[in-house]
Amino acid sequence: MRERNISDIRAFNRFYTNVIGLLDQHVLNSKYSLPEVRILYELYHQEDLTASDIITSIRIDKGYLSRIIRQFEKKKLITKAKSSTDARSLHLRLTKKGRSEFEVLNDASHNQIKDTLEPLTDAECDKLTRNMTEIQKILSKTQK
Amino acid sequence: MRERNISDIRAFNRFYTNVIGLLDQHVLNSKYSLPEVRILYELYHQEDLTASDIITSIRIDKGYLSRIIRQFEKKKLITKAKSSTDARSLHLRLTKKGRSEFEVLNDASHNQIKDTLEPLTDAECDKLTRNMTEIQKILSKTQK
DNA sequence: CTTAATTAGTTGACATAATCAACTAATTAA
DNA sequence: TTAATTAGTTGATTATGTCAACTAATTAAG
Repeated sequence: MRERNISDIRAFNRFYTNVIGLLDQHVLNSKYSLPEVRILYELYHQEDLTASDIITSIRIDKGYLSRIIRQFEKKKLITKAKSSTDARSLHLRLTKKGRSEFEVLNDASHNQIKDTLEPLTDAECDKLTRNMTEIQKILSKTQK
Repeated sequence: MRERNISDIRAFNRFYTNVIGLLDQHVLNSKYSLPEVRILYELYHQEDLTASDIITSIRIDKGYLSRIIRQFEKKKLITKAKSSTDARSLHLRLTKKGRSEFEVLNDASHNQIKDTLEPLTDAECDKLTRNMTEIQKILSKTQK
């Protein structure tokens, strides 16, 4: 009963864990950690998040996050501002420096994928991404 | 040029990093770490590996691996045997206990995927796994 | 309204995971 | 036969992540 599907999925998971591990290498060689980059990512794509918002979107301990935020502030990558509606929460925004730091990392990731696709034909690239969006669509049905 | 493909792939990577993170939860709640389970996996599927073989197949520091192996030995999960052809290398084998410990983890992973698939139709499951094997086929051409 | 419960974020103390370099011993290459 | 390489170990250290206790602000319950 779906045994074959299950083992195929598990094989894919092992395979893709490795793909992601390789792609993460360049981040690990940068001056930011993976969680740090994910946080910068969140702030880049949605200004004005609170620490709680970030906890909701990525799996991270609030104490750990708090320290990363403090570091970011010290490095002038973000600014904190007390919310006017809820004095407990802090609204976080990337500074100009923060945005540009993220963009460097982002461009590197982008180019890394571009290089990876280089040996493929356009048709293969399209097929690849269709498969990916299809997987997302299907798996989204499994967790609401 | 391929910008759309690249951003779709990156979106998939973020999505799937999260999927894998959720699936890894049960391992993190077990008494073994992710690298430990990967090592058990390797030994389960190919008896008689050396530490070097494992380093070749998974990305792990040899010192780190050496300590994990020592722990495994202490817990009677594996046995070490000096190679007759190369006295530097150690042939590693799971004990009966090692195999059964791995099987518990393995069954849990299996059932976790099974549960995940539960809300899907058979057709969706098949489509999902076809997409996955397709991705592996295409990415293998990019030489990793 | 007042008290209890909850939530946002901080901090200290730890635990776990991972890296690095120096080292021994065995093997292979020059 | 010496030099270089390889397998594995060990000590020291850093990076990463967890947990619980705590303050202050807000919301819910009676």
